[in-house]
Order: sequence, then C-alpha cells, then structure tokens
Amino acid sequence: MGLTKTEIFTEEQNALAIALKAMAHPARIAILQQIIKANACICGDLVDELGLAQATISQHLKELKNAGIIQGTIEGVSVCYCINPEVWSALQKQLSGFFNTYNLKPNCC
Amino acid sequence: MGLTKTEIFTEEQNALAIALKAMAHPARIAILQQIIKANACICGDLVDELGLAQATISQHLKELKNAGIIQGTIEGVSVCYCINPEVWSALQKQLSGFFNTYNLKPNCC
DNA sequence: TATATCGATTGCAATATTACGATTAATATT
DNA sequence: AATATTAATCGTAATATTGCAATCGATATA
Repeated sequence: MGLTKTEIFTEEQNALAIALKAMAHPARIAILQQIIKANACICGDLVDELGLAQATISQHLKELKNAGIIQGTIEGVSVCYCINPEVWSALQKQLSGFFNTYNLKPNCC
Repeated sequence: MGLTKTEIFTEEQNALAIALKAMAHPARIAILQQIIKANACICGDLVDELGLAQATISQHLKELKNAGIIQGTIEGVSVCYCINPEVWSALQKQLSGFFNTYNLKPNCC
C-alpha cells in the first residue's frame, strides 16, 4: 500500500492531480512567484531569496521541471529558469474549467 | 527532517499550498467531480462509484473537509457531502490571481 | 594547469501519505 | 430488544516527501 491507484482514474484526473501536486508546496509556490516576479529568469538567486539549502531548492526545481511547469537552460556556470508558457496556460485553462463546472448553487446541505 | 518549514513562508503561500495539496490526488478530484455532477449531495455512493474501500474514501472526504472545500451533514444513517461555495469561489479567485500574475511573455530561456 | 563557483546528485533521517481490514458508534429496521 | 446499515476511526504496512550535508561534474577564472 501507500501507493496511489492511478489505474482506476481517468487520464485527466491523474494529470491534474500531478500538476496540482507539483505546486502544492509553499517553497514551490514561492519559487514560481519569484520566477514570475523577476520576469527575466533567475537561478541560484532562489537559494538566497528563500531560506532553504541549495540541495533542497534544486530538488524543488527538479519537481517543477518534471511537471513541465518550468524550464531551465544552462547559462555559463549558472542555470536560468523560467515559466513554460504553454504548460502554464494549459494548466490555467484546465483548472478554470474544473472550477467552473460548479455553478454556485444554494447550499444543499 | 521530512517536515515542511512553514515558518519561512507567507500565510498566503502556506494557505494556497494546503488547498492545492487537498486537491492533489486523483481520488479527491474524482470525489469533487462526483459531488458537483450529482448536483444534489451524495454520500456512500462515492464508495460504489470509485473503486476504493470505504475507509479510504472516508479518509479522502476528511481531508477535503479539513481543507474546508466540502461540508457534510448527517442525514439519518448516511452523510451528505457538498461543495462549500464560499471556500470554492475564494480558492477559484486566489488561483486565477496567481496564474494571472504571469503574462505570457516570449520565452526568456 | 590549478582553483573557484554553480548546481545536480547521492545518501540519509524524519515525517507524511495512501490504502485497507477490522472495529466502533450511531441510527434504522425488523 | 436484535439486527442491519452507514460512515468514522484505529492500526498497520508500503511508499513518498521534505530537508540537508557531502560529494560530483562542469564551466569559468586566475
């Protein structure tokens, strides 16, 4: 046990869950906010900005990259990260679609 | 270790992470979709609909309830669950705000 | 070439999550 | 009262996550 039964759910349900999970950590939300705020890409600045060890930040970046939400390119010694626009807007659409399936009805219970 | 350092993040970052985490599981997404689709509230029907044990569904419902996303009222022997409209729309706003802070710029890396 | 810097990876410890059988508490039904 | 039904909870096992020190690989600079 301790293993999600992905086979009993739809592709969409699994995909959405994976995307949400990738963002479901304050450090990863902070990283995304920093990347967006800095507009141009940043890299090891994240280690200074957030109060986490370099190894920990690198791990969080890896998860965001695995989920496709961000992309990184090597820039000399450092690595530059930025939002993946396609994945970002796709996720945005998917999420707003999900939330919009519920149309504010009077409390039923 | 193995413990998220919530103290170094803002209230908003932590709150958003908790809400996303509550939805970041295919079973909980499926539960929310069922509750929305059934319009009127449902209960143990979820156990039949999804292929998970009663104890597991109950646990997932508890997590969604803890996050405030759903609410449940006792209805005789069974329990009726439905979306919490306030929390739902608040989360919707919060998320769309988060996604909108990024305005599709040309790939920078 | 030697050294410094950056960031990924490895290995480890602590804690959290997922799932389920078994049990329990509460309300219905006979 | 005895039994059935519903859903929460407990206990347990397997796996995942979080975080960091230490190390490694690659590029830059002296």
